[in-house]
Amino acid sequence: MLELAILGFLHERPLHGYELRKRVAALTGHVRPIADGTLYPAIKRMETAGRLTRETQQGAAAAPRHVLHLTPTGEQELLRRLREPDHLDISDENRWFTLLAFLRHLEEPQAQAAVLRRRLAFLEQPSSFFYEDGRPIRAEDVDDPFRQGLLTIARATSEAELHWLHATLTRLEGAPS
Amino acid sequence: MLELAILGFLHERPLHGYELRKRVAALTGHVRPIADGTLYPAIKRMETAGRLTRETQQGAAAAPRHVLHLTPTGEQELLRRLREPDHLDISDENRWFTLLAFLRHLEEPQAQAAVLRRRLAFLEQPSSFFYEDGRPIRAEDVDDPFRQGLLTIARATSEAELHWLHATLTRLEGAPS
DNA sequence: ACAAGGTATATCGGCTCCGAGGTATAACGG
DNA sequence: CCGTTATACCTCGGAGCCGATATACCTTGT
Repeated sequence: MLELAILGFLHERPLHGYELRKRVAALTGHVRPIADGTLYPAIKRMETAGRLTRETQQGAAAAPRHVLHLTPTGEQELLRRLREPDHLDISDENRWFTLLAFLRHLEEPQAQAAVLRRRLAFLEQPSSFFYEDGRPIRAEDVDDPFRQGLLTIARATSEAELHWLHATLTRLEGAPS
Repeated sequence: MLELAILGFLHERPLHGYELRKRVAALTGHVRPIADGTLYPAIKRMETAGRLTRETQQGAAAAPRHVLHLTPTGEQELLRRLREPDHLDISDENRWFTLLAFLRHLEEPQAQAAVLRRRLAFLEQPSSFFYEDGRPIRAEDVDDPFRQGLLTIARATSEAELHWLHATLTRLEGAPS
């Protein structure tokens, strides 16, 4: 999840760690920013794997910056992850939304649509959260008000996403070429 | 997060591991069920910590069941976690929704309302996801259609939850006693 | 003159969780 | 009679992340 974000941001332009941390934090919104103890090991990991190279820059800044560049291997890895999300990426909201944030890097509309179709298929399968014995659970029948809230909120989210997915798929697939 | 769910379910009635796994899976809906390699170590951990006791039961079942009972310490731990959620519990969607699912175990409406107030305060702080330079980001101004979708979906979720929070707080606080 | 806060990188121990594998028995359909 | 599915528990290695801690320089306000 973090690695995808790093690959995605570096695909836009080379960045140093500190800047990367700020962008990842902005991406996840109000959720707590990622810890240094998460980011720097991730950078090192990806550098070792040959997806990144670093260029040390003695600039005006307080400490020397290590500007990170995506290697061709790194770019391939980004595209692969976007193109072939696994079950985890699709089913975990955090991972999915991160993926969505960088889906534009997959340039062919058909490849984008294929990913959205997979998410759609996932969302459309009846889950034990919304259904019981094949019939949708009615909020009025849930006696615990907190679980009722849970159901209401989850339904609103799900519907918003389904609506957007259908609209976007129509646009992507409607105008091929 | 898993521990809270275990404490919550066992507060309702004693259960064995396998049954617990099914309930946790149902709680998280269509999201993949938790792995055995997560559940059983968690049980052992909580047993060692004195929050659970196990009663081995030679029943009709294929394998002997270890029925888990919540200890008084375990119950206190559950109530403490519900009453005093930390920043992580409030800001991480998964943790928050799990907490909400068991909030009814906190019996005083005022204590429930206090927790909802904290979530409300968290949701109401302007985040970099929805705002830029103090003004709300308009979906039409976002050029990437996928980020646009992200914004739309996140707004719908946020609004659904805020609406529910306000309604529920009015009910909980409006009728004290 | 000095404190506070932002810039910038890094390591360490610890925790939770996952995936893969292992062990058994019982029930049911072909 | 046998394979599959369900029940039921468990261990191991590893990934990923967090919180705390450390270092050190620069800018801005008081």
